[in-house]
Amino acid sequence: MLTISRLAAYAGVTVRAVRHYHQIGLLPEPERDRSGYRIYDAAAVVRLIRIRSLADAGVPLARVQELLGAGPEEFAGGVQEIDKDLRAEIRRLQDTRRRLARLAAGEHLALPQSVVDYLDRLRGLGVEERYIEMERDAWIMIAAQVPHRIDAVIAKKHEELDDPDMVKLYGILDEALDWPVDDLRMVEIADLLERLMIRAVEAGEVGGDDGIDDQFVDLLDSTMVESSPGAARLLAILEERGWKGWTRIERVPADRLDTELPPS
Amino acid sequence: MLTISRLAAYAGVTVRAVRHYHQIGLLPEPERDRSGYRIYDAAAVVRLIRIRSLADAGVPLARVQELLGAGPEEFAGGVQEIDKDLRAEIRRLQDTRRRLARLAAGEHLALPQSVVDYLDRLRGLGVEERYIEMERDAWIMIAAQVPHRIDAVIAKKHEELDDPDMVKLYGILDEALDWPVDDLRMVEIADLLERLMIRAVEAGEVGGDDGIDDQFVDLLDSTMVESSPGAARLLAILEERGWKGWTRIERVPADRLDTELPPS
DNA sequence: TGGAGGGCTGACCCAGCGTCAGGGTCAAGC
DNA sequence: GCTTGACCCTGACGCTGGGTCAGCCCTCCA
Repeated sequence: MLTISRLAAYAGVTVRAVRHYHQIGLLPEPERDRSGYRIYDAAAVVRLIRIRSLADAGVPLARVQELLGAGPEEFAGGVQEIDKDLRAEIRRLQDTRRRLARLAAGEHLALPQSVVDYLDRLRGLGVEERYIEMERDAWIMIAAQVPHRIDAVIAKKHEELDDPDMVKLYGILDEALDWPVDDLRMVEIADLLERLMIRAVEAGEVGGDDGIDDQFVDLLDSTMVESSPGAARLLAILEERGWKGWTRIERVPADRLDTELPPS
Repeated sequence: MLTISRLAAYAGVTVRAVRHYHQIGLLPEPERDRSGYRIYDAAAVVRLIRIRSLADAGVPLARVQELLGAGPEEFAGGVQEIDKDLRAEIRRLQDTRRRLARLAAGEHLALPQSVVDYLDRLRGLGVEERYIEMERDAWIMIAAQVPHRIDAVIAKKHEELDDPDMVKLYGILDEALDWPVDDLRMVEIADLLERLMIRAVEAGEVGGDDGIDDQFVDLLDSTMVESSPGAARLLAILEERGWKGWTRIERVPADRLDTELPPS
């Protein structure tokens, strides 16, 4: 009487969808005629239409079955739950749009505004773009590590930049990285750096817990070291003088300096 | 140095996601150590973080690659297009929510309000629930067939119910369907029906194009016939008197009555 | 008798991973 | 030297809701 394509047409769905519903047990498989064709009756049309009206209303197919067989209050409860899911999904998408808008506005990928401003300040000091990109990548990682504290960290960096020595350092550092490792000016830079560090230690600005794990600090440092031979040289000089690290600089106490040397 | 799980942790993704990005070419496969483990560097962390910030902003992974490599204006264009998609998706979901709310409000699955009202009127006339369910199923199918005209069709049905004979018919029909087929009262019902039909024909209410295809009418009729032996009997009596169908009743002209008999 | 227009099953495809299964590797403790 | 537990590897299936072949069968009409 009623073939699958007519059934599908009456209910406004595709033949493939009907077969899919059979497969997942949503619509019972009907009788077959002698050549194996499925033959339907009006009840199938009605059930199919009801399935569609639930599905069109956003009910996942997996839940359609229970809702079709449910009494009024179960039905209302189920519908409410589905509506909750829909609301959550909409909120998620709106959130996503907001993030996307921020992305479009600033084109600053993965960086909060404060960091972008900081990098702009470096640019304003005449620091080369190549070096700024290195800084930027490091900040991308740091911001991902401690997003809640990134603004505070950046604020501290801004304070550091109020020191003329720090400005001088940045102004010279990007060139210095390309100098030959035995360039004598490297020692001058190390002196400059050491002065800054000593002042920081005296101001009690060193040693606090910054919430960044040690391995991560190592990663940042090694990136720095690998970026150029000059950088490695600089760190080596400082290490001889009892300073360790770059991202998080620490004073190595004199007595530990010896014990940490590898046993020869 | 950097294993896959640490890389994933730094970027805030799962290990599986990282491998997935390798698979789809979004993140280049890094070197391996001698036991086949992937080893990453800081650049991978940065790239992964950028991938995630785009993906979190709703950019499909398939488009992340182009956007990462795009200049500012391509980037802006791409972002705008993605935002358009997001808006469309949100509208779709909100539409879905509206439909769901209507479903919840009336619990009338797949039926417009006009039909629900009509069924309520029948209920008010004392028609049995069992019969009303049959009607309802038929209306579900009709409403799916001609959704734009369902209200007009129902309005006509309401007019018919203003006729006391029609009320009488409905009041008795549901019981009648259970009577034995040779019950003499069946003929009375047929008389009643015929009177109504003649009046309808005289009022010119028969024969107009109702926009429902013939096969569909046959389906509705056969459902009616199969519902009970009484129904079949009733239709048979009327057919003898020159009336055809139920859903869409037609007068069969006397001269065609003979020619339509099967050649014996 | 052949072609058109159904119908049938089985299988792959989309996104973005989650989650086994069935291994190998590495560092630490006994 | 052996075990244990934590990682790592690849490969494959699963989810949603069907779309889209492919290859074959069935029926009807000219």
